[in-house]
Amino acid sequence: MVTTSAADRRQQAKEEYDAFLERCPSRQVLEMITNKWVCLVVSALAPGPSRHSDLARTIAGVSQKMLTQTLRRLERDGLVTRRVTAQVPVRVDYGLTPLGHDFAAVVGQVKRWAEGHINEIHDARRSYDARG
Amino acid sequence: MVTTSAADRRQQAKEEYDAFLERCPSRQVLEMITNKWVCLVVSALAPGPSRHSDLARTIAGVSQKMLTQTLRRLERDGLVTRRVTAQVPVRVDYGLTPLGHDFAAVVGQVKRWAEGHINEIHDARRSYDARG
DNA sequence: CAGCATCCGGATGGATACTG
DNA sequence: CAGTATCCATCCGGATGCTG
Repeated sequence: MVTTSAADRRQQAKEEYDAFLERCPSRQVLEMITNKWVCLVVSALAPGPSRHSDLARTIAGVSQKMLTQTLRRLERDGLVTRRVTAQVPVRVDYGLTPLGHDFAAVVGQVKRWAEGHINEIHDARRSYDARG
Repeated sequence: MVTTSAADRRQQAKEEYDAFLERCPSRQVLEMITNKWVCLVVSALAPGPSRHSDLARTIAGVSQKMLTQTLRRLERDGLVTRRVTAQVPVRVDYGLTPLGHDFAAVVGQVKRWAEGHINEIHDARRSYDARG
């Protein structure tokens, strides 16, 4: 096999693509914003700090697993603070860092846009589905 | 089995949750923004209309399947227009509707935030990983 | 060129049980 | 209460081949 197969070229293209993604600055943040739970957790924390169980209740539908996973991730990225109070049942409070509040503002803008245009989208869907 | 099992209750809770999601206005838009390809396609179309193959090249890494799927979805939601020109190889042009441009602006804000804060996030990650 | 159908591997995420 | 570990169903998305 001397020839470079199409598969090889595709593989190479993929690697270049991945490498490009690694380098691309906005890539990691795209990963953040394109995550349902990240958006919801940040929104839930925007008004003020909250405990693990509070969050679980506020964000109805989130599993305990995903909540913890998301909080860890946000903590690592410097958007969320985690404060442990040593008590008999341990108490853990989560809050937003300044950077986190900044991000919450962005998410809030998306949310506001959503609420302002959801009707147009619904109309578009209905007429699209009506036509087939 | 007269008793309502835990599984039943869980199932019911899930349905209520789903119903809640259905009703929630910002829910569908959250689905939109939390989609990588939606964001990228809208961004790619922001400067002006583009053909299918052009998009495929611009958004390096997108598969043909996901590109078509995403375009259909956006068309249905009234963010994208699809204009077919009858030629020998058919020509199809995609563009943003006013609503689509509006959405592109929101995505652009996210993008700008990303570029402005990616360094802070990287720093946070490094110090987090250093500590363990 | 634009698009559809199919197959399939891997990631996502929910359920459950157990620890401190 | 907060968190970890495990199992497992589902779905996303890529690869491929075919149509007009």
